[in-house]
Amino acid sequence: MADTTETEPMDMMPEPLRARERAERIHADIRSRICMLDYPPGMKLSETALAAELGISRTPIRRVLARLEDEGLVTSVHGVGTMVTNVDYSEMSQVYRLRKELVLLQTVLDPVHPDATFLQRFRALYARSEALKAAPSARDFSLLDQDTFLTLLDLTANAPLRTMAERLYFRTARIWLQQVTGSQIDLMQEIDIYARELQDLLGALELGDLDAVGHIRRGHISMSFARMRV
Amino acid sequence: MADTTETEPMDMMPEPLRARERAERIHADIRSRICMLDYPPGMKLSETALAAELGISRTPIRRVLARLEDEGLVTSVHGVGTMVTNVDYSEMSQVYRLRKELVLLQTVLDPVHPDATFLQRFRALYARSEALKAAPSARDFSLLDQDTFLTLLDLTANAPLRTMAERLYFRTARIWLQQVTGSQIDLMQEIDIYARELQDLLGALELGDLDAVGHIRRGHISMSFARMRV
DNA sequence: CCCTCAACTGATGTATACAACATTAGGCGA
DNA sequence: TCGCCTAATGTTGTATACATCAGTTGAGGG
Repeated sequence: MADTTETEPMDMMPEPLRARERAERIHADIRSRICMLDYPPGMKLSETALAAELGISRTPIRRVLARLEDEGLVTSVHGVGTMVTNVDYSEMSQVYRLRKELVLLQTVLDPVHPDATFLQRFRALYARSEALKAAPSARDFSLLDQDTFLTLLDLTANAPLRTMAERLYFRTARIWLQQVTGSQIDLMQEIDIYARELQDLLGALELGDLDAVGHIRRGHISMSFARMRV
Repeated sequence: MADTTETEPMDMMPEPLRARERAERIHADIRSRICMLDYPPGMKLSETALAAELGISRTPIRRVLARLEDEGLVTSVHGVGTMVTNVDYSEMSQVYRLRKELVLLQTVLDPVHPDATFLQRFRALYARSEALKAAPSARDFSLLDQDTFLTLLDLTANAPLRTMAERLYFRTARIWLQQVTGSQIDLMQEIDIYARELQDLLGALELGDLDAVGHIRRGHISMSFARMRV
């Protein structure tokens, strides 16, 4: 006994999924860069370059890119390359119509009523939206919207619904940023509207009225898409 | 000119996606075998064995298995193997609840009104259900249900909704077959009910009443899950 | 007889060389 | 000068050897 082996003593949850966790991080990282337009539509994502950047081989990269292709964020063509997909209006319109319906289901199917911790988290999000008024930033706005979405996702315990809502969100996350950088919508106005929306949601959450939360979000999603000129 | 090269003359759509098409077929094939219980829950799917069986290497097999894992049909563990997932009741319950809602959306979001060709296809499905009464077969029943689902999927043009509905369907396609092979539900009774359901749907389709189609299907899905004793 | 441990086996995960493919630049001839 | 053909280049897709990991089995010692 008393060996000097490097293994953990016992049941320490020694992360038996190192590889998988790494793949998950890479996936979320590339997805974030695409949604933040660091990788703009049409950009070629070279497997070799990504592998070199991350210090690994092409094999795990290819797995991540295949998943991103399944999610509709990139498209690979043999002999040509892997390119970030363009945002097609009619396609985005379909996704938005579906998201409007799914957001209602998120407060109907296996709803999780918000506790004090949740309300605390949401108030922090609202504070960030108010802070954005003083220091407007399209990028910070997008990050706030992403965090808000992920937070509100905890209101449902329906696993497949969570998965699908998340996929659809990241499918459309780019277009708002694309619009505001093209000056087709006004950043300050969007921030003001967003802060008010979070205030609305906070009121409904404090009342524990999840049905109201769903319908308020539905309206926000609908108007957000309507404000875009595509 | 008049070269004897093997290339097609021009714009003949020379299938530039041979590899992709093959992967698609393999994916649908393995998925079918899992849903038909040819690969029962818990069975180990060896990458090496599958590769040898198909006469290719592990690489494209791994891509297919990764997608199947993302769809929740298999699960891979490093050093152990790739196993067909079990059907968990609470999980299936969540999927069924979501499917009940999505089936309504399928006739509301971007509905496609059935034409004569569609009605013809659906009448053929109904004929198959009547034929099953004379020659009951759980496997043929499952195949009919699968074809019916895919046919009715054409009633919506919303691409992301189609994708998600399909994923959820194949997620739950196994449990009926599992129940009927375990004699926990009566095959003849199920066939009778199914034939009547198709008749109901045919009536609504002939009237062009898509709203009725959605609600009829919702009821059928709900009752189908209720009849199961899990 | 039982417990321990170490080697063995077979599985998935990774790295790398090669094949298939599409694009592009440049040379060659009409 | 124009057009076509060819070679070169860079990409994704595939095959394969190797690394890593988990379960198993069996020998050895108490």
